[in-house]
Amino acid sequence: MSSATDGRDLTARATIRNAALRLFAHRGHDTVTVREIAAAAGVSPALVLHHFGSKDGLRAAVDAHAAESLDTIFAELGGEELAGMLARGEATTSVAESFVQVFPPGSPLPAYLRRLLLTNDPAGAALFARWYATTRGVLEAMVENGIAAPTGDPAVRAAFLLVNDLAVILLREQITTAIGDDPLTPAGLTRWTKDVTAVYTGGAFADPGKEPPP
Amino acid sequence: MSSATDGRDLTARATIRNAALRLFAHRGHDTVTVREIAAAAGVSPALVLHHFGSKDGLRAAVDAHAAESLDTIFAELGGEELAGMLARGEATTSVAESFVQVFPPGSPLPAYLRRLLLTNDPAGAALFARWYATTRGVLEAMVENGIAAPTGDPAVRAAFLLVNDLAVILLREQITTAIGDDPLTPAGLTRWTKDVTAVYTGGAFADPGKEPPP
DNA sequence: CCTTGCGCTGAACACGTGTTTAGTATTTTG
DNA sequence: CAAAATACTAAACACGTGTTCAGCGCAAGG
Repeated sequence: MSSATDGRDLTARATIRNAALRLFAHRGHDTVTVREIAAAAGVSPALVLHHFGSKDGLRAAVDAHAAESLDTIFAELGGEELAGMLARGEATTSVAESFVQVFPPGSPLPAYLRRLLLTNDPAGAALFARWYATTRGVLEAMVENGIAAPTGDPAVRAAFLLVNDLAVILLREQITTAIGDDPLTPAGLTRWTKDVTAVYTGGAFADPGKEPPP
Repeated sequence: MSSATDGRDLTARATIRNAALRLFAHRGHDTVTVREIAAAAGVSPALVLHHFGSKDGLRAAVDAHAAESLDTIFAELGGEELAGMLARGEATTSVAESFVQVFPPGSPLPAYLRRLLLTNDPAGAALFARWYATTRGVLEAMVENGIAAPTGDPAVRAAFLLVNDLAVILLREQITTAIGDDPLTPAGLTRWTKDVTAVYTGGAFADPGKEPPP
């Protein structure tokens, strides 16, 4: 019915859904009003309810649509081709890298992902659970291939790496003002990845039995 | 006027502020109503406005109070004693560790920090800016003392480490269901820290010129 | 004493919200 | 072509919201 990236689907229903996605992403579900969504979509407020039943129905539809789009990122990362890529050293990218490659610059999906993960609704929880399972699988494969170092606590390691990656999306704006580059643009991403890769491959601290920094 | 942990301050004004903090933290500023706050504090709705002028005034007061409490964590981490601790190898703890040590188990402050960082209001931005400056300073000192490895991009490295730490608070619930332990409890924290320290000191991946995992 | 100020309340007000209803174009269908 | 379903709208409704207002009880101070 609708592709992941939603090429040109100018039916009113899709227009409303897209407008709601953008508004929800940037301002939150509760502060956005049905009248605002209707105005942004160029339709009457009543039509919004006519198509989605209620505001909650619209929210559910937007959640489902966003989750579907976001899952395409992990679909290819967790696919069959992955093992081969790992073996060849082509390596999989991070979630942030996938975002830059897959979605256009002004896409509201990063911001919407933020909202999905923060408001602990089922949609966000399910998304995280799927991605976590994928991450664990990939890490296990990498350990078997000798690309990743084994660990005594694979659950924590997978969560740590996934969560670090998501932090780039969750704190995108703060990172941008801190380092002067948006990490979700090609320029900022390469700069970010360079230093992150250094830490992930060689570490950052001396081992004298002591801890990470503040 | 009020200590970080706010011992026993049973004036009605403080009671209202604490009730609002707890409700705001768990449900968001917009979904919580003045009448709910009043009920939770055991007062009339009108008294809330009498003390804080408006709901936005209350929100500002709660923001200021929370920021003050949260800053105590970084105050000691960035203090003068830090350099000595670093030299002695006692090392500073992470933000998550400080949370566990400083705040009681049921404290709403982690959840409120989440809200502060997500809604891009000035309060959250200022908080992040201060913490980022502290992190950069600490890292610089650690590099000078040979505890941390130097990097060509200190801005990115500091942001990376700070953001990873904050991710534990932002995604606390998802991490809890993923690994089966709340990382903001002593038990979960030690488990978390163990593997994280391993990555930060020795890395997790082979260096063949390739990237982090998904 | 009383009277001034303060903490505090119940009831009301103005307004924006999600939603409904009745009705009109427009397209689809038999 | 006629009829039924669908896309869509304007106007209104019921309700919850933040906020205001007039007044109560009570301690402080002259």
